[in-house]
Amino acid sequence: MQRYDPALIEPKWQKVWDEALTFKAIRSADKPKYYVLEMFPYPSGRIHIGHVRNYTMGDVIARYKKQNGFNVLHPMGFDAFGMPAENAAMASGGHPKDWTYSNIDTMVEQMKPLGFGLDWSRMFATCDPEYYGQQQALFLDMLQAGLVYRKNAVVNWDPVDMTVLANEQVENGRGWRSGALVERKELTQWFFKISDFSGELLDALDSLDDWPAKVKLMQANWIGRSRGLQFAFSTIEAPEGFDRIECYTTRPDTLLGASFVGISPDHPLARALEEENAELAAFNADCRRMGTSEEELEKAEKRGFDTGLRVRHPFDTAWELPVYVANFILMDYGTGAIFGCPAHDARDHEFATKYGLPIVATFTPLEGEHDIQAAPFVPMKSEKVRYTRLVAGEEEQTGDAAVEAAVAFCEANGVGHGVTKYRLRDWGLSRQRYWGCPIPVVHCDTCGVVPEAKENLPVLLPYDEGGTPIDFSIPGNPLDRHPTWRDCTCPTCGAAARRETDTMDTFVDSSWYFARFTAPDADTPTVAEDAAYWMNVDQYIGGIEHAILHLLYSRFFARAMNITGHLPEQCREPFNALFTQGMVTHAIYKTEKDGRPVYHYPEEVELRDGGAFLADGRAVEIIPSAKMSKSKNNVVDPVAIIGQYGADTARWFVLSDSPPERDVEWTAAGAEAAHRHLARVWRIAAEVVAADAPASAEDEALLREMHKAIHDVTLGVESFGFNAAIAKLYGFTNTLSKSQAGSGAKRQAARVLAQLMSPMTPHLAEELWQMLGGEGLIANADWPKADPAMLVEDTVTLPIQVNGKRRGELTVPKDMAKEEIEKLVLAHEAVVRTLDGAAPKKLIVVPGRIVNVVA
RNA sequence: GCCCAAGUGGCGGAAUGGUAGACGCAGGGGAUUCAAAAUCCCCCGCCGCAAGGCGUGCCGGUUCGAGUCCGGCCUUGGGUACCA
Repeated sequence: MQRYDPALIEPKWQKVWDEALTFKAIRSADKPKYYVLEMFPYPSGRIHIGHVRNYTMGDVIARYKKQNGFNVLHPMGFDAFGMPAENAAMASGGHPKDWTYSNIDTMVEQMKPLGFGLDWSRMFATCDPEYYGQQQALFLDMLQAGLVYRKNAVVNWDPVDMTVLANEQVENGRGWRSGALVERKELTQWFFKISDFSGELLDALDSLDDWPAKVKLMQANWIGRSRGLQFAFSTIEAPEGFDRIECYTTRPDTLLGASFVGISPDHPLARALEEENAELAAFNADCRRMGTSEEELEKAEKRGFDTGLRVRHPFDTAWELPVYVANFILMDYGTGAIFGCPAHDARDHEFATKYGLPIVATFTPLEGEHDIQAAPFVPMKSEKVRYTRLVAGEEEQTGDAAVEAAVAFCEANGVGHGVTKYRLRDWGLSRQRYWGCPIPVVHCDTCGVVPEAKENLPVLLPYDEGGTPIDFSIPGNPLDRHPTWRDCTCPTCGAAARRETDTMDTFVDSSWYFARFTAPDADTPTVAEDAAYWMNVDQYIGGIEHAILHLLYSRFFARAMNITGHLPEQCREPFNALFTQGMVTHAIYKTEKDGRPVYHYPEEVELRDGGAFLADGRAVEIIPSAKMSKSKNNVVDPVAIIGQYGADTARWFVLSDSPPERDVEWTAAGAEAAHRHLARVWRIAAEVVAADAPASAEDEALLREMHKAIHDVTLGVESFGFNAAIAKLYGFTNTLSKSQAGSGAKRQAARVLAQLMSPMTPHLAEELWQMLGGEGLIANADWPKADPAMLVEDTVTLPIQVNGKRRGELTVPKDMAKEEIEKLVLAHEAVVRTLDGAAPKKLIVVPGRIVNVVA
């Protein structure tokens, strides 16, 4: 008998699929379409086992849908612009373009042996001029539609390298290469008006029924709609033009607990005051040295500076409050000014305690005491409290009610007005970097900022500088210092002009690639017929790390593309269903030498007696389930795995051991077991083919199990329960292996087993299908249907609980009357023993499920 | 700091509010074999001789019944707007 040999069968079937154009997506009106997309990879150099898991999940769905009669689109591409390519060029010479395309070639070569049912003819990389040129066209249309504008914004500036740094390139306030203290620098930059869509992007989340609730919640919090009061404090003897300080607050009901006013170091008033106050200027300068990330700002120690300026309370002009500049107040949220109510806000409480400001409660708990000096009292807004310093409304009311009453009261008394604000800020897309899509505008001395003419697109990235390749060892933006690239003529007046040297944020590239896949070669961004047929993405799959930015930006882009005529109305929400998968992790093997950690490759470690040991017998510490990292030597290379076990084993294992939304730990033993199982299925199929047993009484039992397997596996695949589907397949394999049924029934069962496995292990399945006499390719065969009549059981086993603890069980006909069951239960030995003659307090019979006797 | 998740045997995990531990790994026992590999069969949460008791990160609550729902913590992971 032949052995299961993936090295032989996998290339064979890949060639067959390829030549038959099995997975080529062709528009066809007579079939329903299904668009499956996994978030495309960054071309980092080699594929990662995490990619294998991600694309295997998509492939299972794609193959399953194809077998269910859908016309499937399942494409692949590369998110190819971005910093790592420039970093590589800086670190080891070479050119970002060469590095990127060489990585793409390698990764495609590594992906193909995995046997994914992809339409490779649609592949593109976002750094292809054919792609980014269309992106520039989109940008121009958005500019014309009023969805893009310029304003000033701050960046991390490295004063030594004279370069803009990404947040991740700032380490403890210093540039990662130069070590210089990072400064904030204000630059004029391009922005997308995503904030125009705040309300719509928030409200439309409700329509996304097949998105994970957690992702919708994260997006909702990120957009952050709040209802509050915008009002002003009048100042006392402030500099010219600062008679009022505009404030926004979500807690106007606590205005009578106001203790101070805080303004951002970037607030115009703070800037005006620092002209006359060197100490304040120094404080502000210090604040501005902080990084630009929200995390850093929030984690920094809360510091304030008393400006000496005072304001009047809006309800009582005799009540004066001090004005502080505070480092935790953001200029770009609200008005850049707040009032502090230490009694009911943790941060304000900390601030007031630090600077000796009064802490005055405006409400107390309905029951019990609260020492407001010791800790702030911050109940849920939905909770009722008792107001002791009431602005408006009932004395006892919820925070929500009090806020509404306070807004109404303030409006009636001319103190500000109620407003709805969003936390979501406009999307800054300018990057002062080379390896990105050039922003297609021209700066002309007479005409100002002018869009490039569409016929001049794409604005190509220059490869060299007057014949010599660009030198990436010099920090800064090569486009900016290029001798000739910036020189152009103004599309409006024809005079000499300069190109914009900023490129686009790489999130722009990934915000519409899914639409481009529907017509990847078109000389417009999209083609109406193709977009109308293939869009939306029916199932999108990717990591939870993209829950907010990528997905929100894509939702915005779909709207922008609809407005600019590149997508139909029904594509404003481009992803019908979303699934977020977990990572593949691997144990780290660690020893120590001279107090420093030493990480060992799995090959160097022997696992025995529940521990891990080196060849010289030394024990190794095992850190389980760690994120794979080159520096920890715990990366699993898919190429090696395929070489050792074949693609089907890798695909089977990454799906089998954990639910797809959770992390899965790669273990050599698990992969070994997966491989053993596939070999076993092969053996069983071969035995079934060779056998010649007559029909038997066992046939029906086997076929019943077969229909149950069809039912359970179908449900598993439909609901992303791949691990559960695989557990059922293990069970069904065991049943088939032990069954004494006749050869006819066994052959039928084995064919169904091959079909149920085919989305996960497509090569093995094709081979078994052929062995068992299946017609055509299993990839094209119809998915089996479970016969409902074969799923019905006629008896049911009920567990008997006494006081909620299991004490026995009872097998009864499925439709036995409740009264009959009660009689049997009360006669049950365990129940009689416990009740000891007493009558039960309660008897709960849940038909078909359980019985509980309350003694 | 803030937002969102996750936490169940030695390990990965299963379980519409209804028998906690499916399935797999590791481990133990047996069959087969001259022997081994491969394969096949059985056992396998903890304590206890047993009866039984205890068990889903911790503390409390709702319920006839909680891994599942509610409140409060702890730990780990993701995001935090220039990593992708």
